[in-house]
Amino acid sequence: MTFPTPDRPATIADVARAAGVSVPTVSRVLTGAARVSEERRRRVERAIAELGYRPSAAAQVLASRRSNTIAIVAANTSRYGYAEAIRGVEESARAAGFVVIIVVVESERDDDVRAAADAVLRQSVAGVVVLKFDPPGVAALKALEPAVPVVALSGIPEPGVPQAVLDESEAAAGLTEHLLGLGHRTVHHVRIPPSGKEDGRTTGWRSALQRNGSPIPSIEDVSWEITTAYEIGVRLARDPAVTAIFCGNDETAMGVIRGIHDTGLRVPADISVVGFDDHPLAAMFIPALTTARQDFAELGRHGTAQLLALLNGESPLALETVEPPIAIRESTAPPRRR
Amino acid sequence: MTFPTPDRPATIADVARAAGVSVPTVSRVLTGAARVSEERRRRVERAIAELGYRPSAAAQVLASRRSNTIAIVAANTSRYGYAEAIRGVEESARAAGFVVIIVVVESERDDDVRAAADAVLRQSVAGVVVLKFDPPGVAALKALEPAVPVVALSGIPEPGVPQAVLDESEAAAGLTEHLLGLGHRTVHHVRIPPSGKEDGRTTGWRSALQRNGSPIPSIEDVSWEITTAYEIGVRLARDPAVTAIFCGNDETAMGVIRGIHDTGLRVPADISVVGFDDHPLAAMFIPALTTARQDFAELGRHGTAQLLALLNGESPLALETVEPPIAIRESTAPPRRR
DNA sequence: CTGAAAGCGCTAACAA
DNA sequence: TTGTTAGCGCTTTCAG
Repeated sequence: MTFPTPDRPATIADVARAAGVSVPTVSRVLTGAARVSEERRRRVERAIAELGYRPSAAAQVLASRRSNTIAIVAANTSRYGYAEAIRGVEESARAAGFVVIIVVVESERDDDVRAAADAVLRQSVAGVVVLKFDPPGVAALKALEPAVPVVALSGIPEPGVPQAVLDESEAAAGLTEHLLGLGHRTVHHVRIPPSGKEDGRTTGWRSALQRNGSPIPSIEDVSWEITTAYEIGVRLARDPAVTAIFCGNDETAMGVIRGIHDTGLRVPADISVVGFDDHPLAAMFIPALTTARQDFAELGRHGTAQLLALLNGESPLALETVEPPIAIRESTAPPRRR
Repeated sequence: MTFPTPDRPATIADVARAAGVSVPTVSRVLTGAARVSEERRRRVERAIAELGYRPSAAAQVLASRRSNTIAIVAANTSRYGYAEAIRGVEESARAAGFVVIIVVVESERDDDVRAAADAVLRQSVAGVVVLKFDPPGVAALKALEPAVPVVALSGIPEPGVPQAVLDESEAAAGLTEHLLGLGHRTVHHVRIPPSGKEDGRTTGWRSALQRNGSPIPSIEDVSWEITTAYEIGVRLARDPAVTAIFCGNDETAMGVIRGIHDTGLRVPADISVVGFDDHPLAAMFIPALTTARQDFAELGRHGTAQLLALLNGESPLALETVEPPIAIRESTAPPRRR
């Protein structure tokens, strides 16, 4: 007869022994799968508390073929939208009793995608939430798709996959129209790395321009490196045709504004700039950014809810697309002759 | 005889059967624990590839009593320093073949701390990295301490616990001295939520003031909510005695500056402000922030290295305390009479 | 309501 | 080098 020692965590057998019941009985009070007499339940609970027993998740997964782990698959974990979405998923997953593992897809290269999919699949997760914000996310989604319950978090609706989406194109169009309404002849666009051929932000911008009959300037692409935004700001400031700029996100907008600023021009007096996301610092920036609020954490929560519904075999929740409200602040104004 | 079906992932037994070898032989090629003849190894590898077999992590943990999971315990996942540290840990853990679970400690309340510790312990992780940046982190560290290998990530050295530390007090003192050197009589301090009684940033600020014989103003405390920083900025701007402010981080500095700005005063002409961390946006802000660079991702990487050394029974790595370099930019200048 | 028996997918001795 | 035999800690039949 062995006893739990500091080196050997208590097992279910230890608990059963201490409570004077059989192992399955302990299991029953643990899982609540079947009724246990009031008295034995009490004895078991006392033994659990005394021994500081914690069921082994690995053993439970193996025996029950059920998992309480959710994987978050993402190309990035620290950038604003990503981090917020992860926070939303984690919060709601934890509230539902799940543990979260985080799996990063480095790139859309086949080996990276496969490595991520392997990691997820080996962990026997209950389901996965993928941040389909970029090409690696899209690729990971494909690699995971049939093998495990998946929901995608995305900025652009797409049929087929269960998903939660934050509709970006409406807000992007709204922001563009705001600029046009101010009297700008057209609006230039600084695009952040997109999820596919094109994301909702760019799409909304273009369609607003088209509806308005405005010329469609060529797109400037930035990387996630903020200095690229800065350089584009400098470059655009030197082009007298540029009076209004729609940036793919707020960080980019700040970089662009700083670039314009270092060129001697002023925002919004000389050039208007809008961002996207309503980053916490957007309202603190000088000038405060006109932008569109994106609630990534809510997106994450919604995605988790979607996944849990899927796991329970419930009909997927209505694809609730939230339209982000626009915040008009200081970085936009009517154009002026230069 | 059963076959793997789409619903039943291939098991090691399936592989053994397909390769015409015993189960342990497959296990041997998987773990590399023992030599396998060239020919059988090849057969096994082919079978693995054909069946798309992936070993079950849960079964491996159970049987081997070894885990390839590392837990990150943190009070927050999305704020700048936290997110970057998590990124660093994840990157290096993944590079070493580990999977990362993320466990959030909501608060320092006993139930939250216990919930987090339970989650970690049930998952049979190989080890854990805790972000000891705040009271919940400190509490979690205590709760985990003897039961599992732990390393702490911290801004202030502390004996006893294996840890990686980013020494903040030196840089904080340096920043304060920079302000004093500019001619300011003293430096006010806006403190972010600290990890204990006091963090390295505050300590460094105070000791620089003391060394210089400057008066030590009372401290202003902000929450993580940026608007509190804004309000403090407004309030400090109205106090003519305030000519220089040391903020606990860059976001706070931006909020404070914005508050000062809305009051009609200018930074740095009327008041100098320094931040801390060198947030990616610090250099883009107008005025660009004078601040101290903190490499949180590197801290995370270092913590993982520390943990892996611990797991391998190696002597803990030298407690390498990185002193963050100071970046002097636009938000600081000599005082002027007001 | 309860316990005995079997087994989840894998690794760890142990012989051969 | 290889296979056989035992479990790892838990849940799940299945009797009773």
